[in-house]
Amino acid sequence: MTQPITYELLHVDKNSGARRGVIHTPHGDIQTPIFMPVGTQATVKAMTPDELKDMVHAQIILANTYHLFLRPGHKLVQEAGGLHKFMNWDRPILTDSGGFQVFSLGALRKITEDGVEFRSHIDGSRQFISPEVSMEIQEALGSDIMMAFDECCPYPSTYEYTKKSMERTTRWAARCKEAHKTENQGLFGIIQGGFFEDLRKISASDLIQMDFPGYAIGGISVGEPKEEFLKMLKFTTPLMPENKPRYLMGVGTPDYLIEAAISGIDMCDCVLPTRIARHGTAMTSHGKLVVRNATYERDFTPLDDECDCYTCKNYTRAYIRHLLNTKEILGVRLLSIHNLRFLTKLMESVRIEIERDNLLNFKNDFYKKYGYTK
RNA sequence: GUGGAUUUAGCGUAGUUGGUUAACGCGUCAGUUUGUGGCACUGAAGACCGUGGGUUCGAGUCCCACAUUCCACC
Repeated sequence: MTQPITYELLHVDKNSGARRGVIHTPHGDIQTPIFMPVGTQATVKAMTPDELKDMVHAQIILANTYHLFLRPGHKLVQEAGGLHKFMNWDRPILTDSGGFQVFSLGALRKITEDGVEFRSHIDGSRQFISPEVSMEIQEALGSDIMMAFDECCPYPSTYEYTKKSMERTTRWAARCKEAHKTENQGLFGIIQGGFFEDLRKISASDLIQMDFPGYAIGGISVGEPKEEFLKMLKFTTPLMPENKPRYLMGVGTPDYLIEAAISGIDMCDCVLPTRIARHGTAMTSHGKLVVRNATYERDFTPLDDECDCYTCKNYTRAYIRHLLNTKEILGVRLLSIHNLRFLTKLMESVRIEIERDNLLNFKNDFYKKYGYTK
């Protein structure tokens, strides 16, 4: 069968090694490297699809298997005509497998070889997701890119636990591939192995043998120090096939995104921009800005003087602070627009700089302005 | 005018038979947030307890006077 998801390499930055490419999907092309906004429950919180397209310039968004499985249920979404139609989004969608919830639900779940038993965080009911169930859900949702059902280990974890978990994740990946039947969806494998290089190597090579149309790095950016993150990132990315998309899961601070691109990553996603927006913080080219702080009470300038987004073109810090303090919905919306646009614009710059073989210089300038020390 | 009640942080309140640094919510101020379980979490500042006097080793707490606001009656 022809692959629904393919990767086309356009240019490699001669100095950094970063990749500029295109991912072809059933719902259109994705220019890479890319940042993908997260829409867990079939909505990027507070954003309409039109806003995501026109203001944020989002090319692809994420949705989550576990959440949509619980509510409203994948069958209902299927009945609605699939996720794209249900949520009125006609560009690519990537669904996470529920694997991250194996990690984040902590005490509310039990892992066995067969799969994971969850306690629903909504009503406490017993739920079960296995590789097969995850594939069934994601097929019903109809995403363009499906993720294999994996376990994301906490940081830190012992070598023994990480090894067992990684080997199980590999077996689960084989089961996902076996269970996956649709021809208009691409299934990505997820490399695990925690913070152990030999385990990462085994995970990568075992998964590559299974010939997925794309690969992700899971299990990093889970609370470890930045040096550990960079070390694992720079070790793992070169193990991934050059002719397929490379996805780093869960990364969303500007420095991590730039580092990811430099190491050869094509896709990243993160809840950070939308979450901190709801909590009153903006990302700007001069660093993080907590808009609700009193300093901005009478600050009638935009969030970021270098930003071209709808929020920055039309509203001031003082006004947004006022909206946040009065808990007006618009405050969160304006901040979400800005933060998402900040990251998609950052990645636009990254793509341009790769074409100019200039990403390393860009990084240095960006870091200096943002206030990063290294 | 008479009787009753009220007064504790910016606001709303708790504070037992008198016993260390007077508590809580909201607000204020600040920090956290990385394939979204909970949409928030963590911390800080802020009070001569209406005023004055008294009892007591010790008073937000008991007594007296005055003031305040509210309610009822005239």
